[in-house]
Amino acid sequence: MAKEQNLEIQILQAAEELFLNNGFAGTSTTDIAKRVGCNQALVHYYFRTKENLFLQVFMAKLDMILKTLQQPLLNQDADFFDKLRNVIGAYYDFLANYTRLPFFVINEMLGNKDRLTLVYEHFMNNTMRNNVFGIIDTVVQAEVRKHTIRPIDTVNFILDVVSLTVFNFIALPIYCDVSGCTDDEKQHFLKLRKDEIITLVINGIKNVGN
Amino acid sequence: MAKEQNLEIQILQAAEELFLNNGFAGTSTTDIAKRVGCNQALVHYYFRTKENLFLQVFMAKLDMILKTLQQPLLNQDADFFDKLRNVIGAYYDFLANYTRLPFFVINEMLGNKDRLTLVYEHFMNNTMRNNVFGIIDTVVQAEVRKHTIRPIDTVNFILDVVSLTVFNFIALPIYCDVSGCTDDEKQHFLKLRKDEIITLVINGIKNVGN
DNA sequence: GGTGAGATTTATATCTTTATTAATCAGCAT
DNA sequence: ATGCTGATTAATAAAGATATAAATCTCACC
Repeated sequence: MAKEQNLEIQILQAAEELFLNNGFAGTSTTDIAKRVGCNQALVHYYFRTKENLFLQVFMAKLDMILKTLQQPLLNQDADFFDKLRNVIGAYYDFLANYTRLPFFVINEMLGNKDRLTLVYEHFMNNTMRNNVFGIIDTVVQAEVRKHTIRPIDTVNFILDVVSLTVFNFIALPIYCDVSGCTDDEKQHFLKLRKDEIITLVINGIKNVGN
Repeated sequence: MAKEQNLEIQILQAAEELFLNNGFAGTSTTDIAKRVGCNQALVHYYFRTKENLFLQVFMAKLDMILKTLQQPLLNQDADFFDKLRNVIGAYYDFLANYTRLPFFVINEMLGNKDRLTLVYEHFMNNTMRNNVFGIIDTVVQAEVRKHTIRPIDTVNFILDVVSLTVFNFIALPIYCDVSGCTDDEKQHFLKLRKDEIITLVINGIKNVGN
């Protein structure tokens, strides 16, 4: 009604917020319209189906994740441990701004083969084109050969980092909801974890016999 | 119909399977009945509401998790690192038999304050009664004082272990679905990760200056 | 064999959701 | 003013979901 702002965009934003918080099944186009303050039919007018709308939100978020992962990795010639610190830090800071994102992505991929396939192809196009895995592998195994870090499979290495980083943001909202913690406490928690994760990974892969 | 087995139990089992795979919102009482092969009204006859049925499944699973976490922790007087190895191993093996459980629990707690509160109280009754956190705290900080491990906050320590262990089983089904891996490969993956996680944690908290 | 209790099904009311269609509205071009 | 176009709403069809009530079935027990 009031031309406050393009309703198509408002719908997209409302959808993003609701989908992120309540998932696909837990969000109805009626909810979305209600939040925007427009008619429910308008949601379908712009996006035709709920799945369309969802995919638009979903893929956009996925892109953000991938871009953030790659960026600090590609253009760096710092020492290995510094690079590691930077990558973990960058990824961590990104997720801190999108607390519910990791969970959302995982949630909506599980139990939906079609979406999973979509994501997988997207991911492969992205990482393969830039050869992200190859880069990590090269760097990591070089360090292994230099004996600065213990022998470790690159897949394991990546999973270690991702597990620690991502899981944090799955646990965080639960912790916050339960303890009703303030924004300050939340920030404190995040900072605490960030440093610990970096320390744990670096100590955990360093070659003790070095 | 055929008195193959108590239908109430069959319904509970079917509900468990469907809820675990598709979540609360993604499962209908009709689905559950269909899987059992009985009438949809029977589901309500036994459990009255879908939420009731869900909570029964949910709390039972939660109990399993808590019990498994506490058991190897309480009665052990091995050396700290061995104990750690055992606890991680036990938890890990348990989760390997309930691959979708961690995700399910997290999924259904987020965005549902009531359930979250329920779980929180349950958890507190359980851990507080047995003072699980206190035990871990005592043990960990004793090691810190002995300088066998670096100074580390107990909360951080627990989160490290839980992150690495749990996230693995969130990633596993995705990995399997995508790569269509065989059961053997799945087992291989699990074994690979188990050893790595234990190594990473132990190296990661060991006092290097020791 | 009849009866009563619990198990199971049929039928249905009510609600919600997605999606479509037709109607209305607003503004711009002529 | 008229009419056109895109934006928006009203109305509603169709499908699916939860839940309940009543009917039927089963079978142990007398």
